[in-house]
Amino acid sequence: MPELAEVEFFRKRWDHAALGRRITRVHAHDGKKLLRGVDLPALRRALTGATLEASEARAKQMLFRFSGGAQLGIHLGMSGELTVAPATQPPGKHDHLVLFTAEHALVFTDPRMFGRIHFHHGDAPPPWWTKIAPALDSDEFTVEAVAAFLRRRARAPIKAVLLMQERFPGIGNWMADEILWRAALHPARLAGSLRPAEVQALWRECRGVARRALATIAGRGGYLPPDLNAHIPRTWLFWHRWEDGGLCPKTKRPLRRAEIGGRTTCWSPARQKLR
DNA sequence: GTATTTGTTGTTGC
DNA sequence: TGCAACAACAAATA
Repeated sequence: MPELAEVEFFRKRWDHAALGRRITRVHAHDGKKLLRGVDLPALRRALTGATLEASEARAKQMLFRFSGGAQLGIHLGMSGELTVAPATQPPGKHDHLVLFTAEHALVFTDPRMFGRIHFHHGDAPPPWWTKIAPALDSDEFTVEAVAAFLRRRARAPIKAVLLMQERFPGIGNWMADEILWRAALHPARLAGSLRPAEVQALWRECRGVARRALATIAGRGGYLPPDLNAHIPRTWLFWHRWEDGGLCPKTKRPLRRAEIGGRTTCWSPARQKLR
């Protein structure tokens, strides 16, 4: 499920429950998959008794920093979520990592196990964190950088290119469809075929969708929406892309679905032309 | 039983 | 070489 804004939502959920709180116990049931490459005994030693001091989300990843220099990285994969439960609640079948405070259980749950946990002990931020591409709302995410990337990926459909994290960090399947729909670009257009004005529109909508998604899904300041989708407007493609017989919120004409770039894609043929 | 899934990575082949 | 396409990973749901 989680893309840019959902990841920020989950980060805030743990943060609100546990910032400044001490970890009393760590539960991890190692499937070797999510924790591959992690020194589990070292993770337990470092986190038990440590205090959550800060957290940050970048693209689809989160970093939680603890006193003593422990740094916990989480990628939610396709089906991962972070939840907060009473400390008395026993871990469920798919709860791969649970951090307990005095009141709460901070749960990383992931049925499909495409997620990933990273652990690093030390002052410097680890490579798996620093190598994440510049954020969509940063000064480094320029229209020139996007244009150059599209030239390099000229023969791939633009839908597939938007999913490449090395240039579009945090964009996933629904955000990509939302961006292309707003920019009025057909998802099967080859990246190299976009005219400068179309590249400009794409770049602008990348920033616009990222900004609006963060504000509506992850809330502002101390406010966290009750559910991920609680405040997403009905005017977004988001709500209609899975509906059979769904209509484009802008043109009121039927939407279409097909596999493009290896992923199910929804677009509005009346608005997004192949040409 | 079949097909689907908001992600990433390794392999294959052009 | 660089890049594009695709299978694989695993489990729930329709």
